Amino acid sequence: MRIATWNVNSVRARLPRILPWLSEKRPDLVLLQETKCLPEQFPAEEIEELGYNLALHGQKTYNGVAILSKQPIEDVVRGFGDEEFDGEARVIGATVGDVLALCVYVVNGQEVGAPKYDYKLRWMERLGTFLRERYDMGEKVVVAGDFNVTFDDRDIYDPDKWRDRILCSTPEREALAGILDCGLADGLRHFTDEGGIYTWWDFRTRGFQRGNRGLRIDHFLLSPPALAACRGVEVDLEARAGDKPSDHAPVVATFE
DNA sequence: ATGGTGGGTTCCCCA
Repeated sequence: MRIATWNVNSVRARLPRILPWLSEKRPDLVLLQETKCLPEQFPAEEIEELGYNLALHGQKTYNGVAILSKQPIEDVVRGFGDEEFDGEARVIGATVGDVLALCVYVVNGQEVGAPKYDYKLRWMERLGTFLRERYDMGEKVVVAGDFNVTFDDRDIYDPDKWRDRILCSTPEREALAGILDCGLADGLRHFTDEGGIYTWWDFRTRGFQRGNRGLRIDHFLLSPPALAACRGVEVDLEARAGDKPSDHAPVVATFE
């Protein structure tokens, strides 16, 4: 089984890249972030024609998450069930086979010290609480998405430049570690200690084209049974190249 | 190069 996470930066704008990618790669389960549309605006028919079932959680203009699955999708959950946070469509979860999947789009935070930064830290704390309260880590739990945080300096092309900046600050990293505290592991780091593996490259600085100037902020967090079944986590760099890409590459985890 | 590009919306916000 292969599970992918991909921040597509608008599912409608990205459809010419998403459809061929689904046809070619045929992932079993796909977790999308930043769909940026209401459920009724989602290009459902085109994706269903490729053999996927859908579960959607969207809003106008911003955010939006979705689950695409070859297998039936059961027990769909949208949001934390906490009105303080659920005005934004950032979380959708479901059961697919024996996998409990949660698709997350963590708050970006704008810049360190901004009001949105404080909101980001509180949002991440709430995600940790949600996971502790609602998930049995003895099951195959896969929490994946755009976390908008690097784990450490191996995840940054230029750590000195990014030191203490948004996506890289110590409080954000501590908040991310707090999410893992319930028993999840960084899937990619189970397989490699190498740096230089990135999932996002800034459009504005043309970081992808100008020498792989990226950050790793899209992650697979795995419970012990999910980690035991995982055979690899890889970034699909081809999907970040070419015409009209998202600023994020898909990350694909393979399971036995 | 404290800018830039890209997506959605509306005369600007967000990333």
